[in-house]
Amino acid sequence: MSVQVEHIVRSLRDARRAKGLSQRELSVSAVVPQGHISKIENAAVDLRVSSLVALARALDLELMLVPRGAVSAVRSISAGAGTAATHDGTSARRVRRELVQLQNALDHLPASVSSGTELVELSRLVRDLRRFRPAFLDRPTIRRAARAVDTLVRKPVAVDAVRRSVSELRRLRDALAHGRVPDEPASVRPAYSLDDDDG
Amino acid sequence: MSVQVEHIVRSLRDARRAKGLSQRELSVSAVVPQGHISKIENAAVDLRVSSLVALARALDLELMLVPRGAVSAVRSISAGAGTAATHDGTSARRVRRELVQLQNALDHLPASVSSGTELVELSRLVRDLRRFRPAFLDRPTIRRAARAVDTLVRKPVAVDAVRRSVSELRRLRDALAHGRVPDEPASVRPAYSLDDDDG
DNA sequence: TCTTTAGATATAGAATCTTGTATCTTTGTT
DNA sequence: AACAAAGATACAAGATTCTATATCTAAAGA
Repeated sequence: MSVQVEHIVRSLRDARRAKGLSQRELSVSAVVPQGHISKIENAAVDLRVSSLVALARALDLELMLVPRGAVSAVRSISAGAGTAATHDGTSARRVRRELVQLQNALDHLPASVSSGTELVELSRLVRDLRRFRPAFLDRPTIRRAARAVDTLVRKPVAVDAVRRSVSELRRLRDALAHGRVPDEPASVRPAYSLDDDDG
Repeated sequence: MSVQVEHIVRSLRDARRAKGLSQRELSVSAVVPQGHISKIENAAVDLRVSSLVALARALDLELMLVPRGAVSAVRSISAGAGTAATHDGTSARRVRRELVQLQNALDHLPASVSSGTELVELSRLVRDLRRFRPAFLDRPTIRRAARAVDTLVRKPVAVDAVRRSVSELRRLRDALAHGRVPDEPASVRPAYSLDDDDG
């Protein structure tokens, strides 16, 4: 496999990890089987452009041809854009606000909700995440968590979504804490909402 | 075929044309059969990434994944790089000088060379081309023409190369006159020199 | 320790690309 | 009109992807 192909494939995998997506999750939003994603990430196949584009799309990336003379410039732009471009100023503020609201909700849970370990963990995660620049945070993930909690308040049995969000947030936090600042942070936008709730 | 794929393929074809390469010429430097290039350019196939990379390389392009938020920035950079980045200031000056030298050579041909129609045409093309910014001109093309003339002076039978250069220059001029300023101009660097001469 | 999750592998089959070789159609030039 | 070059098509054969479906290992969590 040519060096260039490997490079492309590597940034694909990095982008996926930066978003805290598992191969299986990506496989549903990109409509590409998990097994195949694995092979692709291990450079075991010379994938077709349509597959590459499908994966890229699902990761909010675009495949482009750039003149050799411009690649370094593009690289630096991309690096910057990775953190700031996807979230502009207002959007970053919004994310932070949502995070604060989530923490408030957690701090003022009605007595009807048994404060299970999930919620404790969740609180800690939210606290942890607030230490990162909002630009790094994935909004949909935050929102999902907020909704999960909201749903839990109304329907105390709905603990599944909360649990899911916990692990989701944990992955996000770990990715960030791991120093592994996303090559392309931005928002995850799964083609199908998972199952906790909807728009 | 997805829109993105079509876009990629289109810029591939534009890049090829901007360099005045025929599918057959590209096919030798990229090591991809002409028939296949045709199918690719017509979006008749979902080519493999390795093929795409091979073609891109031969055209001095690099395949990159860029964050959605950065694509417009990248686009403008690429556009600029397309025209100016490949030729820096000095290189542009050199190109212009070569063009002038070529014109001089044409104006002072020894009597031994019968002033065939090719040479007349060539003179006119050179004159035409000098009206464009050097940054737009493809250096190797100019050099090939200059060498062809040089060879002709020494060996009056070598008119083939001149003829080839005439059509090459004509294509370049037409491309520029057509308003079709190359998306990625830059230098052609065929893997194998064609046949007129060598370094 | 039991369970879950992520990721690597395996297999069989259908779908498609890629190549080599040629031909055909345009288009432009003489 | 004849000729040459560029690009579109054709066809058969061989190679590989891609999918569907499972299984397996390792790692993380309960």
